[in-house]
Amino acid sequence: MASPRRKPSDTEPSTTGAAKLHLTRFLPYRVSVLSNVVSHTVAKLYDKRFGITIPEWRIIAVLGGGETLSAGEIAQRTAMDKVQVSRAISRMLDSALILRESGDTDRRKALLTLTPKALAIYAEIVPLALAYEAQLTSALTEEESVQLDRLLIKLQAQADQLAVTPDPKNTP
Amino acid sequence: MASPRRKPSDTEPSTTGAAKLHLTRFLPYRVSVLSNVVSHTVAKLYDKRFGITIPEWRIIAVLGGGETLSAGEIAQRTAMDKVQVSRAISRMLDSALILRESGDTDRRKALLTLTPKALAIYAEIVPLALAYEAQLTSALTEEESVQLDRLLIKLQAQADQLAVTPDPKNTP
DNA sequence: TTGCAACAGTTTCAGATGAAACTAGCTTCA
DNA sequence: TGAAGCTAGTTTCATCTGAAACTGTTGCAA
Repeated sequence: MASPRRKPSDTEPSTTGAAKLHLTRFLPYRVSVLSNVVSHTVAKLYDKRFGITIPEWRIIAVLGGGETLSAGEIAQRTAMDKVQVSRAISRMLDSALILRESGDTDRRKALLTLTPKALAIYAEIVPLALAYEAQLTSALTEEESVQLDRLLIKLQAQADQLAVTPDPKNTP
Repeated sequence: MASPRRKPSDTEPSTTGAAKLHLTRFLPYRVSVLSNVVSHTVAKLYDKRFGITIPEWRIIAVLGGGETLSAGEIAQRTAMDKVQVSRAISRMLDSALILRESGDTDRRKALLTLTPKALAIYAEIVPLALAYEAQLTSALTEEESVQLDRLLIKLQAQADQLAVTPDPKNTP
C-alpha cells in the first residue's frame, strides 16, 4: 500500500535523509493552484461576455468610479507592472474603452479615463464579479469569511516582507 | 470596521448605479496578488540555487520519494497540464535530472524517475522550501494555521466546482 | 484481421510575459 | 543656461504559455 520502507531507524542518513514534502500540503503550491483556478474561471467570464482580459478588467475596476489616473497610478493600484499596464491601455485604446490625454503640468503623464462604453461594461461586470466572489465564499460561514480576510492580510504582508528580504540571516 | 457603505439609499442612481467594487477587497484579485508574490519569491529561490523552474521543482517534489510515475500521473499530481509537464521533462532530460524509459506493457507511457543528481537537489531544496513556508506562516498563530488549512480546502473545492459549472442557473 | 475511437505525449502556432533598453519630458545645480 | 540625472511610459527581445493539431500506441468491435 503506502510506505515501502517501514523502519525509519535509518542506518543510511543521506539517501533519503531529508524531510519529505507533500506538494498538496505545501502552502505556496496550494495558493498557486487556487489562484490558477480562480483566475482562469474569472478570465473566461470576462472574456466571454465582454471580450476583455484580466489586466483590462483591473484597469476598468480602478477607473470605474470615474476617476482619472496616470498609468503609473494604475500600475500601483492594480499590482501590475508598468509594461503590463501600458499594453493593456493600448489594447483598450484600440477598442475605445479608454481615453488618453497628456497632462498639462507634466506631459509625460497620460491622464486616463474610461469611455462610456467601458463604464457600461463596468456596470455590467461588477455584479457578475461580486456574484462569483459570493459563490466562492458561499461555502464559508460568516465567521470564516472574517478569518479569511484576516489571514490573507497577514499572509500578504509576510509574503511582501519575504520578497524583499529573502533570508534574514544573510542580511546582517 | 468592515462594511463601508451602510446606507444603500444613495441619491445618485445611474451615474455609478452599479455596485462599486474595490479591487483590494475582491477575493480573486487578492488571491492572485498573493500567489504572484509567493511564486515569484519561491521561483527565485529555486532558480538561484539550483537552476530549476517551478514546474521542474514540482516534478522533483512528486518524484522525490523515489517513485516512478508516467507524465500523465505527474500532471495530475502537480496540477500542471500535460504540455507544461512535457516541456519540463524535456528540460530535465537535458540537465540529467530525470530518467525516462518506455513502459513494457504500454509503450505510450513513459516511466519517469529522478536521477541521483535530482534526488540530491530534492534533499537540499526541501528544507529551504519548508523554511520559506514556515516564515510565511510565522505571522500566524497555531490556531490561525489550522483555520487557513481549512479555508484553503473549502475554497479550492468551491473554486473547482465553479470552474466546471460556471453558472448553475444556465445548466438545467 | 482491419478499421476506428481513445489515449499518451510532443510539436506548432499565435499570443502573453518580464527584463532591459529606449524615448521623451522634467528637475537640479553648477 | 545646460549637462547630468530622474521619471513616465513604450518598445524590443527572448522566453513562456495554452489551445489545437499532430504522432505514435492501444483497445475495441465488426
